[in-house]
Formats: sequence, C-alpha cells, structure tokens
Amino acid sequence: MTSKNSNIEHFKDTLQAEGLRLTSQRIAILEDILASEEHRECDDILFSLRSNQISVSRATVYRTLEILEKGGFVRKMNIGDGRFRYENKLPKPHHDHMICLECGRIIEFVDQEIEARQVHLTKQHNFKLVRHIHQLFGICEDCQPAAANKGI
Amino acid sequence: MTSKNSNIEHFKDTLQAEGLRLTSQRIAILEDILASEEHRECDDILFSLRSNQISVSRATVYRTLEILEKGGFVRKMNIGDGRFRYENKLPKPHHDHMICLECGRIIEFVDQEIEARQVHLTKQHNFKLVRHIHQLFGICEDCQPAAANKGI
DNA sequence: ATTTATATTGAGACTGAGTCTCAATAAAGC
DNA sequence: GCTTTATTGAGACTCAGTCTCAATATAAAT
Repeated sequence: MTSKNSNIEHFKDTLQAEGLRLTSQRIAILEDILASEEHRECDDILFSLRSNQISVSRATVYRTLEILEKGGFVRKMNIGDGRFRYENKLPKPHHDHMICLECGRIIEFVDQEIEARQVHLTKQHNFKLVRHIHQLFGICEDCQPAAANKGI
Repeated sequence: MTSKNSNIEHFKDTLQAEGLRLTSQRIAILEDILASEEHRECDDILFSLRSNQISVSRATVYRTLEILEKGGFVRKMNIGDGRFRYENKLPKPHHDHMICLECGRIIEFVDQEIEARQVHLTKQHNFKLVRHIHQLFGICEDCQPAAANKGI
C-alpha cells in the first residue's frame, strides 16, 4: 500500500502543479490502472470501475486518461484497430509490443540494438527523435494451431 | 506509359481473378495513386481527382483503396492521428517511416539490422511474425529552428 | 465551519473518419 | 443488343472520442 499511496501523492502533486483538483473519480481511475498490468481500452477501465461499484462517466475517464498520460502515469497506445489502449506505465522501463492478430494478446519486448539503430538512423537524417512506435504483428505461440486450421 | 499500362493490366488481372469489374473510377484512382509518391489520406486523393475534373464519390475511393491494398498496389498506414494514409507501393521495397511532428513530413528508411533483430526476437517468443509497424516520431531537419522557437 | 471562486462532473449532443444501404447505372458475357 | 450482376453515388449510419453546459464538489479564504 505504501507504493500505491506514494503514487497517489505523486498524482496529487502533479495535479496541484497544474492547478487541477484531486477528485474521487480521478483517484479511482488511477487506482484501477495501477491495479492492472493489461493494455486496456477506455471501456475496459470503465467496466472495471463499475464492477467495483464505482460509477464514473466515460467523458471523465477519457479526461483523466489524458491527464495521466501527460503526467507519465499511463502510456496511450494505438494498435491500428481504431481504439486507443492504455497501460500502467509507472513500474515499467521502455518497451515495445508484439500483438497477436488472432487473440489480441500483447507481448512486451525491448532490444538495445534496435534502440541504438533508431538513434543512428535518425542522426543520419538530422532528425530529432522524440518517440517511436514499434509493433510486431503476427500469431502468438498459443494461437498457431488454431491459425493453421484457418489456413493462416 | 508502358509501365503505367502494365500496372493497369496487372490491376485488370487482379480484378478478374476476383470476379470484379474494371471501371473508369477504379482506373482513375489507381492512376492518381501511381502518379504520386506521397503518403496521402482519402480526401487528398479525392481532391486530386477532382482537380483533374474526375468526379468519384468518397465511398468509391475507400472501396477502391481496399481492393488496391489487398492487391499489393497500395500500402495503408496509420500514424496515430486518426486518419489512414495510402502510398503507392508498387515501385518500392519494404521501408518504415520517420514522421515529423511539426510539418507531417514523412521520411522513409530501412535498416537490415533492425529487420534481422525483429525476426530474432519473434523467434525467441515462438511468435510468427506477419508484419510490423516501425515509426520514428520527431522533428525533421527543416523544422528544428521553428520547433526550437516554440521551446520543443 | 462557512463562504467563495472556480475546477470538475455527467449526460447527452456533437464530430469526423470510415462503412453501409439501396436504387440507379454500367461492365461483361452471350 | 440483351441479360446478369457488379458497381456507383448520395446520404444515412456507426463508433470512438470530444465538447457543452448546468449542477456539483474542491480548495482556499474568511
């Protein structure tokens, strides 16, 4: 609980620095995200809150996710299916994602060689690298038998 | 013109193989895409056609882009801003993109080391790699003075 | 503890990219 | 040319996400 409370404290500081207020909805949303290791979309978070008897509007979830993203609490990601996913960013070092086209499972990966090549390549073009997206789409181990049956 | 005609022939074959028809709209859309090296969204293509006195509906552009993508004539890409871009894929080897956050300019790149690492990493997870997205976001050479003024 | 100023919330209207419907039209094969 | 059936265009529709605004809640001041 100590680390959870320290996260809430950190959040409170972030809000104060922006002249924003600490509300019960914002705390509930942050706690829900801290308690999950998944890459969830807005409605997943909304339904998770509801399953804990916490009623928050969809608009507030979106608004809070934006604040959390800016504060570095949450990572917003786009896997190209038209909906954004959000993951708890706090305990995690940088990583990218493998995404199973069959089941949607997300596997995290990092590779220092790739990271280094990115820096090298952008320098070559005198391009100032700010962030990157690297997503590997395919079929995860568990889905390969099923995918083979469908002829994929 | 020979290569253009051969592309149209190739398109015709692709359509026939699927029981689809060669229409003036489909040809016009393909020709417009073949004539451009840019990464354009649907409306860019629509307006480009209109500027050549060719009237096609937005629905037909979307429908044709889907056929062209499946046939390997066009690459559909998502840079995370909510709109898909389409690029002429025919003359090009595989590449990924650097995207300027200031001006939207897109620089293409390839790196064999990165390609090899992707294969290696997915093998480690027994993940069957189908395709990937690798996008480097930042500030291009031309925009760096302007971006510096804004404090980026 | 009350009051005050103002940030936040919820409900639902709205937006915008992209998809779908369906009657009218146009390819393709005969 | 005739017939069959794929295609088109116009606009309705979808869906994720944003915006509006009156009602409410927070934080600071008193």
